[in-house]
Amino acid sequence: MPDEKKPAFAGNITADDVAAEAGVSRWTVNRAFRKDASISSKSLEKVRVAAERLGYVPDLRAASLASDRSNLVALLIDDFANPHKLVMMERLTRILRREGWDILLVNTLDRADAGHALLNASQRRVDAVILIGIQFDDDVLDTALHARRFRKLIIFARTSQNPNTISIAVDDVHAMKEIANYVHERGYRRPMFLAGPRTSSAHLLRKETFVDYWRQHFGNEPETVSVSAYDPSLAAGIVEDALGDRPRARLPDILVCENDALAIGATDVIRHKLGLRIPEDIAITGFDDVPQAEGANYRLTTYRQPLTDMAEYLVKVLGSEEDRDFDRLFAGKLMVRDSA
Amino acid sequence: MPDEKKPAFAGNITADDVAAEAGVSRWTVNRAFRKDASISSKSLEKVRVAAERLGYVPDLRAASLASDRSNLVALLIDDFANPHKLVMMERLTRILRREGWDILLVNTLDRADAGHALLNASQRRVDAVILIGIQFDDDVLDTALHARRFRKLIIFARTSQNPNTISIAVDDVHAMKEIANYVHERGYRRPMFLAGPRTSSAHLLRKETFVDYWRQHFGNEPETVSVSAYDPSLAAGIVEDALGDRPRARLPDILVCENDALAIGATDVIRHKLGLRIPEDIAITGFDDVPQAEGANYRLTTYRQPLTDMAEYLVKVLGSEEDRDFDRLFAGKLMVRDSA
DNA sequence: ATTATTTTTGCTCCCGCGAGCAAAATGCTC
DNA sequence: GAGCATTTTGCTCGCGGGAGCAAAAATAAT
Repeated sequence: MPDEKKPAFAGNITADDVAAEAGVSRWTVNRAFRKDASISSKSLEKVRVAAERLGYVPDLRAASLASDRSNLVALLIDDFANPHKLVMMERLTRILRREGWDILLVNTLDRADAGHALLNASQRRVDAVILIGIQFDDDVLDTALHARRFRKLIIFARTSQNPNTISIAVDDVHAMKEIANYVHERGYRRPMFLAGPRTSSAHLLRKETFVDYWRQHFGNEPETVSVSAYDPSLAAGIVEDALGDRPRARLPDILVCENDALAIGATDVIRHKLGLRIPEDIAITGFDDVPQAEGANYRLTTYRQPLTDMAEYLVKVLGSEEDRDFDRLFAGKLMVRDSA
Repeated sequence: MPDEKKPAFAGNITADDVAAEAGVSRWTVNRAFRKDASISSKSLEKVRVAAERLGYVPDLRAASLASDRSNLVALLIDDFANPHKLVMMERLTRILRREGWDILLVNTLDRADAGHALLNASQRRVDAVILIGIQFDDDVLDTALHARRFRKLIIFARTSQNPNTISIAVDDVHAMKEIANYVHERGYRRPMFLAGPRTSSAHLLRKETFVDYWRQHFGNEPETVSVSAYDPSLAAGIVEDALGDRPRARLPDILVCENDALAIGATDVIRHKLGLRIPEDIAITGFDDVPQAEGANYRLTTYRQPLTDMAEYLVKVLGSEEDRDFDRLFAGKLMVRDSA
C-alpha cells in the first residue's frame, strides 16, 4: 500500500463503502449529503469522518437519475466575438454556482446547429436551458419546445414574444427612448443607427424603437446600417464602407450603435481609418457597458444592463416550481462618458 | 388529447416506450443510439421512426452511470477579465463538442474556491478537468489530485511541472526569446517588463525568460512591474503609477507585456493619460493575439498561440486511454504590427 | 413507568441504460 | 438444404443513489 506515488483514480468509492466504514446503512450515508434530509448529528458526524477518510463524494448522475432533477442548466451561446458575452458568462456562472446550479456550456455554431445544441443539452436532462445567443429564431425555438426535455427555456438579455419561453432582459424600448432623447438634447441632429443581425424572434427592439421614436419626435428619418454579427471587426468594415467616401458634410453627426461590440469597432475605424475625432467630428453611443467602454481609450457613452439583478432573478426563476409567466424587463442606466 | 397548447415536458419517454412502439426489445433501441453497436439496418430504421414519433432521446446520465464514462469535461476558469479567455472558450467548446464532449463550465472565484470547484466537477463524474485559469498553484493541484474522481487533469495554455497533470501550452521560453531578439533588433534598449500575478505553479515563464535572456545577451537588467490580475484596467492603473511622473528621458523605450490584456490596458493609459505616442514615444508588445490586437486601434505586435492546434491536441489526449506523459509545447508565431 | 409522539434509520422498489453472454436469426459454403 | 460461421437480438445483473414507507429508537406526555 505504500506505492501511493501517483494519486489513485478514486472513482469507485460508493455510499456502501462509506456505510460499512461508518457502521450505518447506505441510506444514512446518502442522507448525510442531502440538504433537507433528516439525520441525527451523531451519525452525520460518523458519516463525515468516514467519507473524508475514503474520499467519498456523492455521484450526481445517480442522484439526478433517481430524483429527476439534475441541478444542471445548459447555457447556449453562439456569439463569442461580442465581449459582452464574457461579462454575462462571468456573472451567470458565478451566481448560478452560488445557488448550486451547474452549467453545461454549449457553443452553438450557427442557426442550423442550434437544434443539435438543444438536443445535446436535452440528453443530459438539464433542468433548464438558457439562451444568450442571437441565432434563436422562431423556428429554432419551436423545435426546441417541441422536443423539449427540460422544464424551462430562458432567453437571457433578449426579449421574446414566444409564450412558452421565459425572457429576462433589459427594457430596450425604454432604454432606446432614453438614448434618443439624450442624443437630441445634446444637439445631435443627423444620427445613423448601426444595427446587428436581424433575426425574427428573440429580437432586440433597439433599432425599431430608435428609428420610430426619432422620426416621430424629431422629424427626420435616421439612416441605418446593419452588421451581420456583433463583431467589432465586422462592424469596422461596414462602417468604413458606409462612411469612407462621404464628404464631411454628409456624415452623420452621431452613430447610435445597437451595442458596444459594434460601437467599439466603429470607434476604431472612425479614428484610425477615417481620421475623425470622437466626439468632435462624429459622436458614438453603445449599449451594454462592457468593461472596455469605461477604459481610457473609448470612454463610451452607453447603457448599462443590470446583469447582476437579472442573474439573481434568473436563479429565482430556476428555483421556482410554478409555471407562471416569468417574463421580466429590467431598467438599466445610461452611462454618460466622453463619446457622445 | 387535443389540448396540446403548450408543448409537453417530454421527460418521461424511455427506451422501453420506443421498444414497444417499434416492436423490438429495449436493448435494440439503445443500440440504435450507440456508435459502435451492432444492429441491423432494418431494426435501426424501425427504431429511428419510433423514436422520432415519440420524441425520444437517450438519457446520458443513465448511460454514463452504467458505462462509467461521462463524455463530460469540466472547464475551470477564474480569470474572466482577460479577453483571451473568450477566444479560448470559443475554440475549446467548438472543438470539444465536435468530438462529442460536453462541457461543464465552472467559474472559479479565487484560490480558496478552487477546491470547491473541483469537488463540484467531481460530483458530475467528469472524465477530465481542464484548467485554463491562473490561480491553480501547487496546493490546489495537490488537493485536486488527491481527491480526484476524474482521469485526467489538463492544464491548458500554461505549463506545469506537476507530474500528475497534463499541460498543453505554447513554448513560452522560445517565444520570449524571439520577442527579446525582435525587440533588440528593432533598436529598443530600455525595456520594461509588465508581468501578471505570480503563482507558484502552472507558471508562465515569460518574465523570467525575458529578463534573464535580456541581461545575458544585451547587458542591462530590464525593469519589471507586476499586476495582480490579467485585467486591462488594473494594468492601466499600475502603468500609470509606474510611469506617470517620470521625466521623458527615464521612460522605458518599450513595454514588453506578459499578455495582451496587460498590453491593452497599458496602451490605453499611455496614450490617453500620459499623452504619449505608440510606438514613437514608447513601444509595446503583447502575447496571445486577441482579436482586438489586430484591430485598427491597437495594431499590437504580439505572439499568437496556436489555439486550434492546441485544442485539437487536447481532444486527442482526451480520447486516449493511455496514461503516458502527454505534456506538450507548441510553437506560436510572432505577429508584427505597428506597436513595436 | 407507561403510553403517545416524534425523530431517525433501514428497506423495497425504482430511475434509464450498458456490459457481456446466451439464444435466435441470418448468411455462407459446398 | 445441411452444416457451420457470423450477425443480431434478448436477457440478467449492476451502475449509485432517491422516494416513500415501515421498523426502530429517541423524546415527550401522562
